[in-house]
Amino acid sequence: MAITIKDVAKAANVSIATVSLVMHNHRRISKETKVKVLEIIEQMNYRPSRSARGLVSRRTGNIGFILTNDHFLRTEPFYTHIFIGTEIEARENDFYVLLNTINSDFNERDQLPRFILDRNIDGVIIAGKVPQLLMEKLSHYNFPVVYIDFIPANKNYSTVLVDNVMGGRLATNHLIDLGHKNIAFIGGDIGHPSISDRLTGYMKAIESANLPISPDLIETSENYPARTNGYNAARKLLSVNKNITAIFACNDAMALGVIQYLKDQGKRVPQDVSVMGFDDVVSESSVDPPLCTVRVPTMEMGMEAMKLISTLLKEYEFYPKKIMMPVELVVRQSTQKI
Amino acid sequence: MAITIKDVAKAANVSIATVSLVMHNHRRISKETKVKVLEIIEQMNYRPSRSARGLVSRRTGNIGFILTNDHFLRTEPFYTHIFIGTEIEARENDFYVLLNTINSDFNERDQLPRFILDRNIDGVIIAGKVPQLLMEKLSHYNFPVVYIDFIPANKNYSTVLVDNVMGGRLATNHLIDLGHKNIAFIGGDIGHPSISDRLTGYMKAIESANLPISPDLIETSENYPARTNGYNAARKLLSVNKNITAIFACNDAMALGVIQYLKDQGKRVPQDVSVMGFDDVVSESSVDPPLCTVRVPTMEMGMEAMKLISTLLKEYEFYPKKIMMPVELVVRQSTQKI
DNA sequence: CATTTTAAGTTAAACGTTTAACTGGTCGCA
DNA sequence: TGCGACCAGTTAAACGTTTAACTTAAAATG
Repeated sequence: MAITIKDVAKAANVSIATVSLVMHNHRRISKETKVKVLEIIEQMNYRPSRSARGLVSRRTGNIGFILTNDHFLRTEPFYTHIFIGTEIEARENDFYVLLNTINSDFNERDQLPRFILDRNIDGVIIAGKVPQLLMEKLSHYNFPVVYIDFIPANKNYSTVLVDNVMGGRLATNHLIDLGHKNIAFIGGDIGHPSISDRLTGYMKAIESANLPISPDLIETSENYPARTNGYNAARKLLSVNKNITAIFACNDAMALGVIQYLKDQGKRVPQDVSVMGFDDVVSESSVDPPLCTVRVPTMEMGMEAMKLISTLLKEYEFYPKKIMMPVELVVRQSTQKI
Repeated sequence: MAITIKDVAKAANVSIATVSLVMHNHRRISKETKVKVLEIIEQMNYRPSRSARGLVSRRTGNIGFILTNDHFLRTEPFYTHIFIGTEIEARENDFYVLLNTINSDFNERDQLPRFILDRNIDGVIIAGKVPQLLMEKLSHYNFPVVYIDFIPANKNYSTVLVDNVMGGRLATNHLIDLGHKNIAFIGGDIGHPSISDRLTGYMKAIESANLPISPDLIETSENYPARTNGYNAARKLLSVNKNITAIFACNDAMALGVIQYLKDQGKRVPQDVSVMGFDDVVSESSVDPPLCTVRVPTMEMGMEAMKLISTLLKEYEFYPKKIMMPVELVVRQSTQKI
């Protein structure tokens, strides 16, 4: 049915080895033969069989992508974008991406992703926080692993991270530049490195501007950075401190809750209070006013991770790399000059 | 490195053919040998090589999943859920799913998904509307195809569909049961079969209840069912007809816009106006009040599609099947008795 | 008892590549 | 002229399965 290397060899009047060497563009093949063979390959629309290749080269050409259920099924397309990023970059490198979600409470009885057990991949990309147990079990298989948006306890891995500290600074500085003096920070799950880094960025910016860092400007008692928790955090904060003119929420979801609370209190955004989010995952038209936020280059993160694992598989030596992805201020109508 | 069939055969003191036959649980193998071999397989943690299998059986064990970019990157996790559904069912059937997004304006210059060109799949699942051209190009490759939530012009394919007419009825009947008499329908992109079916369901329910079908209760001029369009549609409708006490929006996004408009007009939901959505894609906590809607079994649709293609690949004969997925009313606080 | 059937395996070819080892020709050089 | 070096390919083994065809022994049959 499908054209094989034999068909090409016959048509080009060379051995199959020559065709193979041409495909890998080996230097032992003369320019003329190479051109001739390539032409015929093109003409016959030949594509090598992955199975046959895999069998002899002991490479599957697949990369596994692991994610927890709730990360993938989140309403915001954060991890979806990351995943698409890996897929797009995979095309460049002739890999396929196999997705497997796992339970967030991965335990002893849970199986590792099928592609691990089957050894149907050459490497693994893990996005977001995953249970320690998964990493341990996985480590027995000796696959190269790249993490995205998560720092595993064992530092000996490559990782693609977000420059959250810088993001926190950018957001806060934006509010400072608009003339705000009483700028609050709202965070949930402050134990999570990403969130605490954003707070760090906030503090650095506040300090640099010689503004006071006050505990009644910082509300981090919520355990999860979701919309309703943003609502509650805003309530706690504003019932204590009446002077706040700007709120920097640690992510967009919380920012939506904050806006909701302000509206319910009859305050206008941004006329009375400016609000900033983080992540840029809410579609522009779905909030009123459109949310000012910090863009995280999700798609690009996926691409970087795929590049990392790709070189990792092609080169011999390897030392873990950390890639810090820059973030970007996205100015929209939820903030304004005071 | 990895255990091969040879290792198992040696350990079990049988030929590799026997091991293979055991794995396919062929009847020519005696119970005792089967048990013995299975034990050793288990013990040695043997997993057959996909490459080797694929090479001889001419089956890759992969299923391609095609989706347009904007469908996948949507803020609502509609298609994401469908995708996950296929993945979950794929595990049962020992398939892997390869995702490939294509541009919504797929044109002559665009390549087919890589897994098609590579022939690295055994079948294809296509979710949501895709360009005609893609289907034409794809048809040259003779892969079995199953569609989800989309009816291709050439009816000769299996499809997994949503019972939108029933959904429209359920939603409307719910409002009728609550005592509403002036029930409006808001839709966008009414040319889309899913949307017009929902309208049909609405009309049937209204008729059955002996209520009048009035053009000033039906607003379908928006070209896309998004939030802002829901907002605008609500404005058009309510500025003409002041008697409306309930609005059934053709999807959740438009329903959110409707609620927004009502709030902006100082009306309370549901006290003054009841609002219904469709799809159940907004997280419960992210709107106030939580949206009453019709649940579409997205994950299950993905699973059904994978089952379809799976039997399609395992059985000989084949005639196209349509699977109509039932929907379900989800009562939440955005509707109330009048 | 001789022959056929059945049961329970085994043998070996084939799938489509990759790649180390080999070959045969040409060239340069003493 | 003889010999090594190099160039441009070819040969053949190997990768790990599946499966049609074959084998052998025991059971059934007349």
